[in-house]
Amino acid sequence: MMQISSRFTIAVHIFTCIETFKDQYKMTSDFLASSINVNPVIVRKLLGQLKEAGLIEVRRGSGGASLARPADEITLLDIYRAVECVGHGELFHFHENPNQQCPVGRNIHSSLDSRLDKIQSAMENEMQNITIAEIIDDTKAKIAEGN
Amino acid sequence: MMQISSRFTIAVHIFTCIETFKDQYKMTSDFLASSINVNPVIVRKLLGQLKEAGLIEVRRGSGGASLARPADEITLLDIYRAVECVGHGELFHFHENPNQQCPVGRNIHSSLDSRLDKIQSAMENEMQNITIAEIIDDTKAKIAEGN
DNA sequence: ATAGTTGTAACAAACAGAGTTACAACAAAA
DNA sequence: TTTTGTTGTAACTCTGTTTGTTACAACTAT
Repeated sequence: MMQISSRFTIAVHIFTCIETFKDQYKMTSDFLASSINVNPVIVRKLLGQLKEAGLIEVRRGSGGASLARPADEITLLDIYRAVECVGHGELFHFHENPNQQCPVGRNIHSSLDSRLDKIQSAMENEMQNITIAEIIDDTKAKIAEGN
Repeated sequence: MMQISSRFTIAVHIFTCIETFKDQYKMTSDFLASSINVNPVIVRKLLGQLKEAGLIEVRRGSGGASLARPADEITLLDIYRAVECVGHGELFHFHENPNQQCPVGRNIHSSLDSRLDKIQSAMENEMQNITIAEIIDDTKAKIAEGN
């Protein structure tokens, strides 16, 4: 039943809000939380991670968040890594202690690791090819159409 | 910290054992469990899922498991799906209730879904291109080299 | 019958995700 | 300088999943 944490889609939602509403409203954690429909503290934790990754700027005290660089220079991979949806950058959890006395047990790791890396890379390459600008533009277009 | 369950790598380990040792030993859940170094019940549950997916055959009573079709016709995607590492076939967990009153909240899903599908497909395509025959051959080669 | 095995239920422990309250630190405006 | 609104963060609960464990009925071949 394992899935990549909703922190990832929430983070994308945050970016989309910031760019869509930046000229109208101050992008506080309360505003974002109400659009996403989660607790403001969840948003503040994510803002902290996105800020630490250098993707956004957050103004303490006065409040509000904004992008640290143009939306077409921020990819889904940047966000994915920033919010640490996967531990140690390893997508697959390898069983820890295969029996080293068994010929298969002591070789399975080196036989499998390179393939798991390839799978993970395929996924991350695809993420790197998608910028949040695309998603923001898409959303703005839908809003302009009256949706 | 989220990672794909070790059930997946354990399942690959199972296949590798079965094909490597099939002429020497009976592949019981106890044998497999000792190579993997987990409880035999874990193995039996996985064997049940792999059997239900039509990938292996398990002999009740007399004991032992074997492949249901040639190793080069079983892909990592087959195994991945069989052991249900991801819920509902959805890799990403979308936040459930974005605010429908917010223009971004009510459009984010349709803007993001197609991209998430592309990412998941990239990963699954890569999995489909890797057969367990590759991993088994690799492991056998390492054993033959004295590892 | 017996012995060895699978299938499965029932449970416990450890951990992670998600949500909540509370409050100190901070910055701008009154 | 006080007030107000906000961020940053600690501490906690709740819930669900993974993983591990014991126990035993169902089954098959010897």
